[in-house]
Amino acid sequence: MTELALASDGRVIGARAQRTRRRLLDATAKLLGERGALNLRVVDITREVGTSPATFYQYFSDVEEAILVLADEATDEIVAVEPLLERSWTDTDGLANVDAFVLALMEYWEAHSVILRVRDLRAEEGDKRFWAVRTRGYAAIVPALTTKIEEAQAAGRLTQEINPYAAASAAMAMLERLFTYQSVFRRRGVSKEAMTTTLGAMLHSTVTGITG
Amino acid sequence: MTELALASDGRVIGARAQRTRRRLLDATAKLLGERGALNLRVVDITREVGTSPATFYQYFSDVEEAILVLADEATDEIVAVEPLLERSWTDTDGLANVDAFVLALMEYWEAHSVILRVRDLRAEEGDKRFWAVRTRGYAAIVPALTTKIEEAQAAGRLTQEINPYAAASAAMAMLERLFTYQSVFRRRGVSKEAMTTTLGAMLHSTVTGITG
DNA sequence: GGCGAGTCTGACGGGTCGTCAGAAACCGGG
DNA sequence: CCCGGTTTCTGACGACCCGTCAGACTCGCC
Repeated sequence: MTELALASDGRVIGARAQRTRRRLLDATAKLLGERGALNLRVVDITREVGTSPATFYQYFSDVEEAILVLADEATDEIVAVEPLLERSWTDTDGLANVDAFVLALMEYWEAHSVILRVRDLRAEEGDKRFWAVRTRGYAAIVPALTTKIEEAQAAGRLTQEINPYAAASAAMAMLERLFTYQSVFRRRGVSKEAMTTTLGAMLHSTVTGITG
Repeated sequence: MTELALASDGRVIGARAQRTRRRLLDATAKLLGERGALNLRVVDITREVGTSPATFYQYFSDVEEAILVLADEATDEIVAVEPLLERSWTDTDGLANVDAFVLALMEYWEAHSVILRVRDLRAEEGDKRFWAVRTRGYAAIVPALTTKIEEAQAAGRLTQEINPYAAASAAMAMLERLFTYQSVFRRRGVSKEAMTTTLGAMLHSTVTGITG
């Protein structure tokens, strides 16, 4: 999905330019973590890289576009989590499989939280580009969860009142959101394992309708 | 919690100044919705109000501080949702009571989404002031949910594997997050009622351990 | 070494930031 | 109703950032 990068004017760029662009992106990600999205200026980024603002504008129309590229890259990596959804959640290994999925997603989120936060803010503020990127990320997860919920309904384990797609999105949203709270939980004595187990148990019963 | 407003230099301000400050806050909220948090400048706000930037700086040190005040005000209003948590979720009206709670929270979120989004972003980025504001908002909801979960565990309806506080936070996070997706759900044919019912059913079984 | 395509940047007009000092609006007392 | 003091507002300013050129620089290739 991340295509060969072009300059702002659309021309194909060579190896040196690719490196410069990459350094600008890395600096953007770094400063995003340090200063936050609201206090990030082009000069900060170029100073970090040791180049001039004019160079930045050769590759991105503004800071937001650089963040969009980073969001797109981060979204690419969610495919690593996808295979974990192919395992059964209803057989004897069901709970363990859910836990593995939760853990993988948690680690994915940890690695990219700085960028995913901004991606989601801009998506919710109505920016179509960020919205599309996020949708692509969810498309790797939500359909598989939706199927699992539909199966549970067909088997009579889950109430028909639940809309499978809404419930799958809800579960995904819950996970995503919770990952951002880890520091709070840790402070309140909830370990990472306890967290995985709790989320896994909730997700398992929500999706499969199996209790106990 | 929202105290008598002061000017930036700490002096107590009169009625006229209060009005000016309020108009600045309202304009900030309006433009936050129109342009988003990343593209909001002091001049925009003062132009909207028909005043000068110097006036803005008399009441707020920067745009972020104005947003913080708005976030604090929005948080105040969550107390309206609190009473709905005092009703029982386990008796015959249980599901209806959950639905009422979900609906109230949904409407609260709708009314303040623009500001709450930024509040949460800044909180997650590590800004202590925004973090404190959000914590105060959650303190109106999470403890009551935690208690309900503990009761369900004591009654043997919920697995002990779940950490009540983590699960309560998870439920809250799920709701909060889902509200932002309403436009998507609507587009995919999920009505507001279906959404309330789905979330209510999920919340009900997660918190009380009652299935069916 | 010279050439050309590709890449970078100095410099600039235009705009915003944040801060004064002083102008304007307000208000209570006479 | 006018005056004087207090509160509130703002014009103006230096500093800085934005976004854009034209031209300078770099590098690989002949």
